[in-house]
Amino acid sequence: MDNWDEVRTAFQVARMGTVSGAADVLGVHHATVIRHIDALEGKLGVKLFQRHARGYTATEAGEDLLLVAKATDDQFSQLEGRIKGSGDAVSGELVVTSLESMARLLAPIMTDFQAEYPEVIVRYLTGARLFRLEYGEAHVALRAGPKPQELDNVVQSLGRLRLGLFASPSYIERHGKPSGADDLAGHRFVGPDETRLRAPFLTWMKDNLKPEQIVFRTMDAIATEQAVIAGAGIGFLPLWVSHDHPELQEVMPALDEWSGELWLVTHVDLHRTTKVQAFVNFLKDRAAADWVCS
Amino acid sequence: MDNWDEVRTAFQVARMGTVSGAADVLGVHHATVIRHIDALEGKLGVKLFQRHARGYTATEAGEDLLLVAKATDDQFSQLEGRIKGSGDAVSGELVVTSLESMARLLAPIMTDFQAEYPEVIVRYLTGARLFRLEYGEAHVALRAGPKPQELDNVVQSLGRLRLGLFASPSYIERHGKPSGADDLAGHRFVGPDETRLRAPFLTWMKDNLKPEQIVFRTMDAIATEQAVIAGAGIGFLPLWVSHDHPELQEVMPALDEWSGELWLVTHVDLHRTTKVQAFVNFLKDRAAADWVCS
DNA sequence: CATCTATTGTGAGTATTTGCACAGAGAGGG
DNA sequence: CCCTCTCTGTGCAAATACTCACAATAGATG
Repeated sequence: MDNWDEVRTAFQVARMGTVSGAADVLGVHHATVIRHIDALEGKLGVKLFQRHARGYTATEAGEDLLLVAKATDDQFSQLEGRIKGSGDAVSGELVVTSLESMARLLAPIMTDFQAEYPEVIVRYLTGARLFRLEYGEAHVALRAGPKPQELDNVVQSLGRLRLGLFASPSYIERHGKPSGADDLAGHRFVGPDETRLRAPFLTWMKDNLKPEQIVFRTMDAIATEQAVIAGAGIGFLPLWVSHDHPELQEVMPALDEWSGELWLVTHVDLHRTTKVQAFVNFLKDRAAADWVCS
Repeated sequence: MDNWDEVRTAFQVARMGTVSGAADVLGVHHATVIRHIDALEGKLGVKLFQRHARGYTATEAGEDLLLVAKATDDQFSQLEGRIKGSGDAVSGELVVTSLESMARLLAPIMTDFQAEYPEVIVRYLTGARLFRLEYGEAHVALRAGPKPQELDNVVQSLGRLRLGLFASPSYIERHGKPSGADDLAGHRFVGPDETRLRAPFLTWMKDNLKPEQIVFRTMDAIATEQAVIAGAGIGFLPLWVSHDHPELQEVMPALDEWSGELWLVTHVDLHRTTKVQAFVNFLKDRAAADWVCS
């Protein structure tokens, strides 16, 4: 039973009762149908049909095959309907991944997206390791830094993530507010724990600050934010935190060199699907409205 | 979804996770697998797999297909087992047809056959019209007269059905017993109702008897037998009736020209099956033992 | 009873599919 | 860090399967 097409042919012959009728339905020549039946019977070692001039009638084995193949035909038809429909429907899972630091940006957007497309179940993957689109781990990824070069990925720019240097009123009260880029010596900073990262603002930190100035070190974006709010030091935060925490003060005008490009990445095999396109467009609209300007 | 082989290929790819692995299982080249997947995705308009250097991972649509195709694979395997097994098993229905007059011969044989193969359900078709093997109405037919010439039928001789002229004691008591072939005038006979039949003993009756001598006419073999037993007249009965009714007397030695050839007919498509062969052999053994000699 | 139509069955030519060889790309190991 | 191994992807040649044409048979029909 290693050739499902022959089963399908036999099914149509059993259903129609004639080779010619089956050939019409299948859209092939009747000689092809005869050869399929002969091959299948040869492999099974059992006659499936009795031949006579008025057509083929199924034997017991043929009747058995008819029942099984009819069920298969139904199931394949339903499958085809589901698959073709699902291609245009925005439903099922939508898996998004990004660096942990993006959670504050993405969570509200994904919430709104789910509200607009109630059929969708949104999963947001974030963690230590990079989830890979190539393995189907996620449909959409948000990446920062240099433009991703993976071959099978569709990469589009989402704009720049603008950062500013913020300090809390409690910090300014104790240490004062720097007057400008030249007045940072002696100030305390909140920064990342690792120096291997290549984000643009980190380069600036290494160039303009002494290592001992970074008194609070963490990899966690939320922890950074909380540390700045608590007054542990001056820290880089996205410009839009002033929406949630208007008490924070920008200690100096944001420099362009601090901002990093944001990339919206999808796998080429999924990029064309309606579901992914719906999310991508939704995300781009919101990004343009919320991030880039403010 | 008009190519079940492509579905089967996609199923193996989803199961194995790699094109190469699926190609090994299917016994085809991996390029063929790739082309099948591409064709199927093209027809469905949806990506079933995400391609990467380490293999293929199924999308949601691919997962759906995997489930359906796995069920199909299971069902086909079971079907194959049933069909291949049923080819060698003596089970299911065995349909036998013959002229009504054979019922007395065949019924005990079929009963014994069923006892030896309890898995078999024996159906015995008999009636006015001829049941045709070509249409699958019966597996085995018993025919009398000239050798059947149907193209698709396997015909083998089962020997001659020997008939004798019998009379009951009550008839002999009233009308006497003919002394021989020359002493039949004035005797009463039990015979067939129709004259169109071509059985050899009918020809003899037409040649040697006046029509008015046939006083009891019936097409039914049982009725003929009962009429002879009741003394309605002299009648042609198979020689073996003396087993069941030893009181009947043969009024004259049986002539060879009375006997007709018996043919055992099977359809060529079913002749090779174990079930049919089992019955054919069983029938030939019993025929040799019961009919030909006695 | 002759004819007509619908069906199966088979041989030959053609077209599509398949197999092979090689290239490219990651992943893992020493 | 390089090397190797596996897996995917593609152009080209061969094999297989398909289509076409014709023959034959058996009902159907007038």
